[in-house]
Amino acid sequence: MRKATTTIADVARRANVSTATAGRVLGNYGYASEAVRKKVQKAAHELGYRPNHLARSLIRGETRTIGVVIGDIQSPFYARIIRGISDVAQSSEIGLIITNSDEVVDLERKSVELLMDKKVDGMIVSPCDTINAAHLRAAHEAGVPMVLIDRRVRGLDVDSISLDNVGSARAGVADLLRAGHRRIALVAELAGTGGMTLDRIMTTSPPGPPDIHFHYPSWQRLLGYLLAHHDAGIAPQPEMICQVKSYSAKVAAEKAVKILRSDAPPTAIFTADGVMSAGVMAATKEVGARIPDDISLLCFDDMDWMEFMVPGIDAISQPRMQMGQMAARLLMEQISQPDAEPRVMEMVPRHIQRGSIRALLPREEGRGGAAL
Amino acid sequence: MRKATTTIADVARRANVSTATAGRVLGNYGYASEAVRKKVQKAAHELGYRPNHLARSLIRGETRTIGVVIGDIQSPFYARIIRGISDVAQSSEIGLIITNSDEVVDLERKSVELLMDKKVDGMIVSPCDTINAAHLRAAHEAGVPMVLIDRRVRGLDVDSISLDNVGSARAGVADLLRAGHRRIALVAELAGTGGMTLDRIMTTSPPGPPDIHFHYPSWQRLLGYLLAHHDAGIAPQPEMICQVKSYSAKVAAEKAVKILRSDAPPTAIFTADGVMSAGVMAATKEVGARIPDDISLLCFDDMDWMEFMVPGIDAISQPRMQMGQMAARLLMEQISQPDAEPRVMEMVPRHIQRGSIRALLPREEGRGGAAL
DNA sequence: CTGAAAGCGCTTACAG
DNA sequence: CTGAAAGCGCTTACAG
Repeated sequence: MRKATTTIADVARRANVSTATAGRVLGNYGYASEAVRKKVQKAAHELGYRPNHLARSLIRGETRTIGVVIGDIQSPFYARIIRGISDVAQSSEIGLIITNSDEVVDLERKSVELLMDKKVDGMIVSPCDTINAAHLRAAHEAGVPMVLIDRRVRGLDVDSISLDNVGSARAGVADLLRAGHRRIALVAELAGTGGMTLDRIMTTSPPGPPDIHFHYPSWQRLLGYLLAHHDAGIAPQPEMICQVKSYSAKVAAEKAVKILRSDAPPTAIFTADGVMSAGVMAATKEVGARIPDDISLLCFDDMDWMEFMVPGIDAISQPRMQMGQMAARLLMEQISQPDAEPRVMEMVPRHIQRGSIRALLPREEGRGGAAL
Repeated sequence: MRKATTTIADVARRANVSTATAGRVLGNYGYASEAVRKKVQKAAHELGYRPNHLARSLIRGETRTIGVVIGDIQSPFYARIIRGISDVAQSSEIGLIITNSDEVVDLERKSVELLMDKKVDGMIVSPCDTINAAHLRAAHEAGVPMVLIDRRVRGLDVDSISLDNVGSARAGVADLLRAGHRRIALVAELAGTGGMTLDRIMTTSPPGPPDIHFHYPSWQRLLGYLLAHHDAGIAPQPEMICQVKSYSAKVAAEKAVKILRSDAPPTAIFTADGVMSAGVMAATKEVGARIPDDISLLCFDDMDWMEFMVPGIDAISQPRMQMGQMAARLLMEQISQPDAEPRVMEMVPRHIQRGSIRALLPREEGRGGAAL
């Protein structure tokens, strides 16, 4: 049974002042003489007074709570983002409500509604659909401060923080090309949502489709891959692109095994995220290809754990926690300045060289196909 | 700018009824004739009325929000627990506020205060100290429903859900002994908090120290290790116990390398958690010991990722998501029945046999030391 | 600097 | 079944 709480009225009575005065010193607003202040604080302390933030929020119209909608807190990607957000929130004594959408629009909608019911001061959303987002638009139009993270939404002009996927994939693949690789496989999800297709992206001359920023990160990373080839004056080979179509390490492994065992196997593989990387790792094991001796591997992921097992993997490391922190800061600024211009930010991942990208030319013969 | 919200008064005016009546139909409490109900609902719909849960909470004394205090959301262990909690919460349209304590009592205290300020209906806590927990006791005495997860607190008699660490470690190590292993290393954190020491646990005859359930899981798993030896009538060798003392894969690796290179190396290693496992994996790699040919490995962890690299590792898999779900259910029951007896629950982990535990006797010579 | 009064948006007895 | 009034625990003008 919850014990009866002591209210401002109780404190006021004991201190022989009005509730208004007690409220002013306890809530730290308005004037109060030092003497009265002392008296009230003493009474409050004696009664163990704790302010009721619910009542305060009802009046002030702010809850000092923010909400987050992400795909799945279990994924290390989101877990770190959340940690970054949480750090900023906790240091400002702001509550953080989290919800999972499982990348399903309907659940995302319900999450947004829950957060609006809770009257959060703002929300950070990793939208699961870049088009089908009427609920996000509605929330924005209702005046709820909002920051998009990792992905953007067409026509939703709010603060956003994502990764420079195109640029960093481009730079990473350029490194592979510079090392002499000419058959570089790309293993990526490249799901068919949002109207993007392999065909469309491959036939759009640089700098690629103008709406690329409203598509999933894996498409952006594919574009970087293509641009790197274009920059080097090398025609990309369509058969090197493994479109996994689902976010599954198992399917990725199957696709990778297939290409590794083909007549013209790749000498390097670029994986677009951690799940694809796990699949490719399993595939290299299955076909008996050693990294980096038989095949170079560049992963768009931190590879935190794989590092233990295969020290030589190159990685494009995503500053996930920092993205979360930045998202939280953008949101808090937006809350205090609701009418500022929306800011579109991209963070640049860090390319971690661990020795997997090796100069290829002198021993082209011995690599790739030969080992399999 | 947040748009003006429409209130019950607005709806009542448009429907030509009193606010009390409008409230009754909109809040779904009390009587209302079908005709009035229709009228009010129509008006509410036309005005886009959304109830203000803040006001409702203030009166009803419930927020339909629960809070969680964990060590670090980034750790896969906690991330899955949170996911389990979140699933139960979201399906009941209950908000979930999460906070990280980083296993520091002071941060845990601040987290608990934040949650109490938010007037959560209850909280799930993974306490970072089994003794120093006055803030938890205070919250409990103030009547806040509480469920402890993973660890318990001395003298705090509330619902708890943890793992049967002693029993499952005992069973796992028994399997190793049964396979013929006699030099089984244990790599565990075994930090010196709470007054438990190696000395104390080794000199307490079975079933071990009576307060073992109020110590960290790694101590409980050590006890299981010792009991398995006792059950088999085999004296455990103190030099086989690697007390890492910090939650660090790096230090674990150092300790493991040392014992693997000793004169009498182990033929099997039992690791007490995922971090220790990662360290041990790195160590086996460093000394060139193959798993399971040179050394058997049993990890108290899911080994989700290592499975990709080393298929043969045996694991004691913790039902983390289920623990989270169970914690949430316990909490919700406790909220609706505040005066029920506290329940102490233990979940039994699943032993996943992947072929690492091999019968040892026929080729004892070739194992362990020989390979190093 | 202090207090009486009104109000945030709901819900809850209490009459009718 | 419906409405007028009071109240949840605060904060906010407005007088004094």
